[in-house]
Order: sequence, then structure tokens, then C-alpha cells
Amino acid sequence: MSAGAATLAGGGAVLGRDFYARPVLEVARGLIGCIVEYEGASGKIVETEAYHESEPACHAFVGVTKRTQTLFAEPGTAYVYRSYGIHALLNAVCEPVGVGAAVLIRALEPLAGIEAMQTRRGGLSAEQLCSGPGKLTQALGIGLNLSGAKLGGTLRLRPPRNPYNPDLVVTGPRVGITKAPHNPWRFYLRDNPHVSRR
DNA sequence: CATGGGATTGACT
DNA sequence: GTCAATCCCATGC
Repeated sequence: MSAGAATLAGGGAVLGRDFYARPVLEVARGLIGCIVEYEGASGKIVETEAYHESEPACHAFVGVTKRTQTLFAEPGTAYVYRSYGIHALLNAVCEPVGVGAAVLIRALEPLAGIEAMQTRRGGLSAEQLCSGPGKLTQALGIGLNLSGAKLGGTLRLRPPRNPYNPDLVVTGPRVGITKAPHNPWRFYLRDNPHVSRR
């Protein structure tokens, strides 16, 4: 079982505070294979990236501001922000309170609610529905209003349904950033067709 | 108060 | 391959 998994009455388990209150690189790797659920739609995480206040690519690098205060909040908080004026990007806040760190969820393999996703995304194939950080928030209907919400409520993450080979998780440099681009802090499932492409 | 940049995407040459 | 769209907010004057 994954660290921090707690059993819910009625079946299923949800990742709890202990899961997120660890070094952000561990959480980024650990989230691969986990399930994101929101209002009946769900998908398996196939790609993540880690961000930490100690390096300039992270929004929290500048310290606590109105924009970044959520990154320093309780582990297991959602941090959603608008990128390029258009897209909402979903992160899970990690490490203890007062440390600015989060895992960006970059791609999902759709599991449930695919028709609703296609309605929101324009009838694309399953492989294109959630294969990017801006795409998956649109597909699930996740907006900026969820920033600051505690993960585990309407928006929740579950541990993997089935065990999988940890060798399938590979690392690489993060995508799309201009600062500290070389840290290999991106994690994804090898050969999974739902991973983002450029 | 004005400016500039951005953890992206999709359309177009 | 290039490039515009479009919003939030940090920064600087």
C-alpha cells in the first residue's frame, strides 16, 4: 500500500496528508499510476513534474506572495494556476507547511467519464483528451476555483488500482520551462500513449 | 499605475 | 517549423 493511503467508508482509498508530506521528488514518482477523480471523471496519472522553492523554475522561488501562498500551505492542497492566460494547470502541494513545493500533473490516461471529457474537449480520441497539463484540466472541468482546496474532497487522488512494475517509470528533463531546464524532475510511464508530446 | 512574462495549445506557413 | 491567444500577478517606476 502507498504511504498515506487512508481507507474511506464505502470502499476505495484516498491519498492522505502523509503521502504528500514527503520530499517532492518522491511524491512526483509516487503519483505515477495513481487515479485522479473529479465529479465522475477520472484518469490514471502517467506523467508528473516536481517543483521546489529552492530552484528558480518553481513559482515559490520568489517566496510567499498572493500568487504562491498556496504552494506553502498544507501538503495535499491543490494549487491551480492560469498559464499563458488560457490554461489551468493542476498541482499537488507537497512537503511540510512552510516549504513551497508541488507536483505538476501533466498527463492522464482517461478511465471514466470519457464522454463528458469529449464534450468539454471537442470529441477527441482518448489519447488526446488528457495528454498535457492544460488538456487534462479542461477534460475534467478543473478550474482556478479549486486552487487552495484540500485534495480528498470533490477533487481527490487514489493510490494505483493494481501494482505495476516501478521500472516502467522513467525520468527526464521538465518540459516548457526557461529556468533550470536541466533537472531531470519529470516522471512518466515508458511507452504510454497518453503521455504529452511536443 | 504600466509593463512583461509565463510549468501551453492549436492553427497556420 | 512559426506564432498568436489571453489572464493573473510580480515587479518597477
